[in-house]
Amino acid sequence: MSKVKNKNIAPRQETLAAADGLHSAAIHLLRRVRKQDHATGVGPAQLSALSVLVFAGPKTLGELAAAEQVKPPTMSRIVAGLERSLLIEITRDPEDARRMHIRSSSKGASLLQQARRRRIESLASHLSILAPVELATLNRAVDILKNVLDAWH
Amino acid sequence: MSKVKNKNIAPRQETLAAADGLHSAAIHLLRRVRKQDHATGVGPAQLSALSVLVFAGPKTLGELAAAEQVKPPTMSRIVAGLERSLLIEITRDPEDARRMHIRSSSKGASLLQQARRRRIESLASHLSILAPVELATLNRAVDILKNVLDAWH
DNA sequence: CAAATTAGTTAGCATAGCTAACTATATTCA
DNA sequence: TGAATATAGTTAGCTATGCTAACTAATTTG
Repeated sequence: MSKVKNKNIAPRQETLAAADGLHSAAIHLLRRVRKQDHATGVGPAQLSALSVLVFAGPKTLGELAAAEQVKPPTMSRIVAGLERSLLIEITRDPEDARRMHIRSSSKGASLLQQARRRRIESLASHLSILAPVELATLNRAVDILKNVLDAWH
Repeated sequence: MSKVKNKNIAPRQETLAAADGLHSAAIHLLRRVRKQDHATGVGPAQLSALSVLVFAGPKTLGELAAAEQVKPPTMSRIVAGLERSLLIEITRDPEDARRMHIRSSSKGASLLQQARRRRIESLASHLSILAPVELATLNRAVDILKNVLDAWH
């Protein structure tokens, strides 16, 4: 056990209230933008795994499974689906024949970029009702959240 | 067609950037708190439907399906699972024998409250590294997002 | 080189999503 | 009123996504 931070102390009421609001906003926000993904014809797990490959580069199956917080057999089937749709390319590691190197194909990259563009533009179109000062507040909040997420052990 | 809002105009660059940051923060935040749900032994769709029943009160199957943005056959099985676990109670509508009234059981309500508490406390414990002024910014951002979500057609 | 470890797959189960087709009840209207 | 239509849910059957247990194949270790 470490004596790090605040993992085990009861948070104050204000912090709980902020957590509550944040949690609820995140849920509803994602639920709405997620609808855009239907246009891809690709399931959520495959889309998410593909996004790791596109943004973080090639990975072995085990690394992908860890990144997606999923067990290897699950990732094995997700990868099989992506390969069937030609969205990824797989090569064997010449050093270690057990390992596979998985990377996005160009088809996969462009599909993912489109999916991402649809999500972001959908959200952005709804943010455009905001005053500049409100947008600035959101941006500050995002920076704060990035720090929180980075410190999340 | 309406000439409402900004649904179809290309958002400005700043708005797109804010949307991007928000989207990413929401994804990572929920991915982390979601891990707490494992302790419930109940699947995510069942947990989410139960939360509607607990926070918005009794619903018919069709209303629940609409609230969860899912088709009736899907909700039919989710409800069957919840009933099998005694987390909900179902009665027939005396006015219209086709309709069912679904409400959380007390077991369901307490399970949900515990799940929710775990999520919120997990998030709050990580927010507690923040200075009061940062927490205030987050709270303002949450209010702004609530307005955005309310205006989301 | 035999034993142990590691990477990934296969089999089999549960949940969660869908559409199509069904049952049962209510409503409409000729 | 009674036949046609509409509505609420269910059933069947498909796919995708999650798991564990048990397997194969390759590498590392003793």
